[in-house]
Amino acid sequence: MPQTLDQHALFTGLALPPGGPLYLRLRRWIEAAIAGGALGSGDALPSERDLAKRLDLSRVTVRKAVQELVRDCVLVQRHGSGTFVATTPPRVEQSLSRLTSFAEDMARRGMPVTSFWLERGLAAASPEEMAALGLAAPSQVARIARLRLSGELPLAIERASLSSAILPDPQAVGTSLYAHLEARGHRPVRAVQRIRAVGIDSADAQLLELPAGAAVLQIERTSFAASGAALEFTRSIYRGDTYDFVAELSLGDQHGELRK
Amino acid sequence: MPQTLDQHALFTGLALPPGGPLYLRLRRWIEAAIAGGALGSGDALPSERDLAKRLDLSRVTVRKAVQELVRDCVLVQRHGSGTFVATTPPRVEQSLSRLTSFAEDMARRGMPVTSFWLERGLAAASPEEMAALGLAAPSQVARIARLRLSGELPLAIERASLSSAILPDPQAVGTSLYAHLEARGHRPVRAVQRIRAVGIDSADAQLLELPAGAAVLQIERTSFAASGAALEFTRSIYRGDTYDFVAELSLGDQHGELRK
DNA sequence: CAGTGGTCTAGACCACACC
DNA sequence: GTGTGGTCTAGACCACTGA
Repeated sequence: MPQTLDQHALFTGLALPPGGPLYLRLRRWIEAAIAGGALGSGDALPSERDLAKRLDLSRVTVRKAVQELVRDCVLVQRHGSGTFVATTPPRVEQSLSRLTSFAEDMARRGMPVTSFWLERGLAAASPEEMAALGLAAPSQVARIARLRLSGELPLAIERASLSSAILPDPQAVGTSLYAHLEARGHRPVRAVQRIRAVGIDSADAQLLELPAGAAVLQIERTSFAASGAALEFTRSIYRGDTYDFVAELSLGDQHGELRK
Repeated sequence: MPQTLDQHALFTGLALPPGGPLYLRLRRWIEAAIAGGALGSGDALPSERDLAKRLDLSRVTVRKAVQELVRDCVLVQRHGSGTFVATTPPRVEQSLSRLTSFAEDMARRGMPVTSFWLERGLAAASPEEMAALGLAAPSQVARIARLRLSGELPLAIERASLSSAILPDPQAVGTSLYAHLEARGHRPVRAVQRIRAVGIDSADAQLLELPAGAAVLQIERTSFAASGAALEFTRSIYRGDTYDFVAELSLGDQHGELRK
């Protein structure tokens, strides 16, 4: 049996904060209800129709406020079910000054890790892959894509491309790509990582259980063999709300120089 | 005199791509027009009302498609003026394995740099500042906040907090905080940087000329003196669409270890 | 089944830019 | 002024969830 409107804890003091457009006032009102404890993690909000009726707004206006909070991962909406206060997973830290595998990294902090193959096969190289790997046209590449999870929580998408000359049989790759490469005599000695913030596209958003457009870290890594040839190009997407990359810098006497 | 609707280049072939909700089809249609060259950087789109009329959609639906593209920095809207294809600035790279100042960094690549004071004074420490700087309650902190630009293009917001014992006179800080600190005998020997992706709030969005919620890199840096005491806590926001952080890793023989 | 969010419409008025 | 985007309304129907 659903609560009646008047019983809902939200409506004990029901004045929208002043100033600006209605949807922003409603947004602040909801944020305040969460900050003030009237709504806790996982709690259901009243339905959009109830909110609209109770606050004398149109449903469109209510939706605009709610949508912004969904985009910012404050609320979660489930089609057919309702709108809920998001349960924010604890943040995860990863060192930037080490090149470690995802599995090692999570094991070190005692988190159960699973991963899910999204793709593992050979394909014609895209122009981007050819440029990143220094391939001559037209070539085949091995593609290895995984969804990484900690327990039930999706954390990252990793998409690696390698020349089929380096990795002719991608199906043989097990839990660690690096271990597989090393076993075949391909050891990276150098890597370049490029980190940027992007809004996630809707396909990847679904995999990571995020709203489309949410801020995520995109990390592109190209690793090189001793010969100087590019071994691997990986583009990874890490959830911005759960992942922190940590870099520790030791400073020498020359201003601005990294020592260690 | 404005172009008539029929003359507008967009409407030469005016079929929306198939599949899914109308606003997504319209979105794909606009993206295709940009990708296909029918719309170039800086070009104006037809007004929302024109698009709605021409494509037989409601204005709300048109707005939903346009809003998504604005959030993703594909389009820019100017109140009272119109909707335009965004002009994407060239990306900027910054090394992560060096601790360099913004000014040095830009000078090295020949970009004219300006900065704008947002705040430079003393204030009561927030709980977060006290925690980051290891201060006892209640303390004063110096706050230094700058908007960094390359030419006309805003690139980053830097907000530094220091104990007033370290920096009693924030007004005396010139272009380089580090130079000022060093002149006063406070030299950082170690720093921890924490990098994550966040959606920008509306106040900072205005400063960086981004739509609210756009993906940005947030970098928190705490630097420490030789004594181990925290010297400075800086939270910076870098535009995700213009900034790449690059880290180069040299790998030793022990798998996963950083050498250099 | 009833209730939820997801999409969509046809209007309206306001605030701002540009002429 | 006119035309633009920004906000807002009162409906409607669809798709999905869960009892």
